[in-house]
Amino acid sequence: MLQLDILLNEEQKKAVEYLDGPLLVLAGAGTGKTRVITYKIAYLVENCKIPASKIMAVTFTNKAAKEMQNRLKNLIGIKAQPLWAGTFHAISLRILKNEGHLLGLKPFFTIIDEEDRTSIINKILKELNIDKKQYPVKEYANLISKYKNTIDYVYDKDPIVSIYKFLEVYDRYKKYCATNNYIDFDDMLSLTIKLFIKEDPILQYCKNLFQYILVDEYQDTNILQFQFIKYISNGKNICVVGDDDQSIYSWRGADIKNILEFDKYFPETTVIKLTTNYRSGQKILDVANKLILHNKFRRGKNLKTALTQPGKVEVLKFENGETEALFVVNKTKELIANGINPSDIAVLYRTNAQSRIFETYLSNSQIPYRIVGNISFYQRKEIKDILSYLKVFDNPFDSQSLTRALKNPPNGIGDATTNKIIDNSTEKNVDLITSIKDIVNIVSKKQAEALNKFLRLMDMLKSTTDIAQMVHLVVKERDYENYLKQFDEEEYIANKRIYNIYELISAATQFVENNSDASLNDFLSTTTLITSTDELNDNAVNLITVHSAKGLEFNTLFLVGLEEGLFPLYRTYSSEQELEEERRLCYVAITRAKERLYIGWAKTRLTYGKVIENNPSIFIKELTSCTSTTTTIDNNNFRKGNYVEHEKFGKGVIIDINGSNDDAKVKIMFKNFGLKTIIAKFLKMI
DNA sequence: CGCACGAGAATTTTT
DNA sequence: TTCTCGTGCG
Repeated sequence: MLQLDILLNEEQKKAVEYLDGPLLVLAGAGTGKTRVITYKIAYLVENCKIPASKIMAVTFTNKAAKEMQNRLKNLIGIKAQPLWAGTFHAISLRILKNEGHLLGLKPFFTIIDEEDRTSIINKILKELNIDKKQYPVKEYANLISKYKNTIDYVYDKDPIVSIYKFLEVYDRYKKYCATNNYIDFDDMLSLTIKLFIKEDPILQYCKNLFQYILVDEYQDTNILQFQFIKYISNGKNICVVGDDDQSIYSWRGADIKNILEFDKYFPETTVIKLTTNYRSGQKILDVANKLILHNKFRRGKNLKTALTQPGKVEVLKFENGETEALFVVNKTKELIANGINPSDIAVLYRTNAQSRIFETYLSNSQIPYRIVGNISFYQRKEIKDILSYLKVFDNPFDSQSLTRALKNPPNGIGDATTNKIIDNSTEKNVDLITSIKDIVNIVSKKQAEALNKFLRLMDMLKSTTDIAQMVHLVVKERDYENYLKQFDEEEYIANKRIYNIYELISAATQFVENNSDASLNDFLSTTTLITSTDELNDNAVNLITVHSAKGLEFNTLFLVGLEEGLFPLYRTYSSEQELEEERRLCYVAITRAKERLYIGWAKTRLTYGKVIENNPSIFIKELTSCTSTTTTIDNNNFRKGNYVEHEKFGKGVIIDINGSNDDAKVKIMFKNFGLKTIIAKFLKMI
């Protein structure tokens, strides 16, 4: 039995123990949300004797699911294993894999990612002679995705979309997916709901199976996700946890109404608020509270810290983007010198593009950094190349993967030959491998040789069921390592890619170890679902967008680029709702900080190679009280060890500084001109 | 078929 | 500024 009294505070304990009906836990940032969910599951298993196999815990990311599993294992051991933990997508997929045949899905379907989807739509636009400049691919892709996340879609009603030839495009896309045996990201969820609607026995089975349902980050669920839980819960056995002030995904279809009006859909709902914060100093919370007070669409709450240290908030005005980066680097150096771990420091920005300047400055100063949630491991070219072979092998109707596999590494096969194969396969209604066998006889000798080689590889893959072995086989047979060595301009890039391939092999090995009865198809779908690298917590400064910082916390936080037009972004001015979402986003950012929070904005910034003038973000005014001040950081805030550039003398490193500001005398060791003393205003930071 | 070059666009956020 | 896409040549 769990001793909840010593492990949880009053509010948390109440949330864990409440089982008499639908429960909405409004958990502010840092109030122990994850703790409540984990303990609630442990409580259900240990105290209420509900087997973990009958509990569904929905998380926002795969990583969060994994973390929850680990924590739970520590609490209740092996009994935690059979828990259904994962994102809506992952859980739906599991259901679809078992029951998808009822919707006409072949068992070895392939999940396509954004890149595949774009390339398919691109093809279709070409076929239909639609001008891409006038009607961008992205627009069609977004609209298809939006449609698939509506009730209309699950009830097979036609989309109501006014864009040029949308129906034709959609229709062809649908057919393309059918012939290639594809489902896309959105299908995982919407097809599962279709299944619930069409196949009552399945729905009943699931309803029975899940005795308790928990949903984390509930503020970011969309309409279909709400439908999903409505279908499988019996209206009682459900607990959702979230924070309306942290809803930041409406652009992806998340509906804040889900959390604001939860009790309307589930009338018996009990609401428990968690407002005791264990993360941030009170000064930081004050700023956050003050900011979010400007939002109208919210339930309303005020966070109070349980910590004794008040923390520190500074608002800083910079001359330009470079000064901002320079400040961050210098401060970071100082903190690291004082014993703070680089991994406890984070730079948060609104758009990905802002990361570059920090990368440059940090690496110039030899401070280790990592970019969180950038390109996922499985999105990398070398990984996609290798996997494309396995994908065709697994699903011989997958023409996207075939195209990629035949082209990479280059071996004399291009679009012309590939299209022959695909067309022939459609015509004769045979799979692509069979089609290659036909085509071999009608192409030139060079092409035929390459195709035969490909066929032999496909044959060889049959010799093993070990996924790691398969990857190894592809790499070896295609001489992929040498290809990388030859074609990457820089050696270290090639080496990195080769290293990634070894990583893939070990990922495959690990997957098989953890899922002994899993198939190649299971492995491939898992790789498509994983989005950001679960890099080990190597000791590096974190560069991260505010969106992907959700759920994380850092001792010291630099929130940068708080300028009108950047944060909030220009396009959000038009509607009150969108501006409120930007404000929530800013709130999320602030509440990541534990001890020190630096909020910065730059008067000018280089955008597309042009200098742009800026005004401070409205949020700065909103979060600043009359007492706090903005510090202006001077342009030439040089420190020893900084790298600088001089018009005549080129690049060098600062050895010593005398005086301050623009007229300081700076001693520099230039790369090509040796030691010189220069007035600061003639130097540029690099 | 595959590469090289030049024009032109491009920045929200991601399961 | 940096990347993507299309064109044209070998």
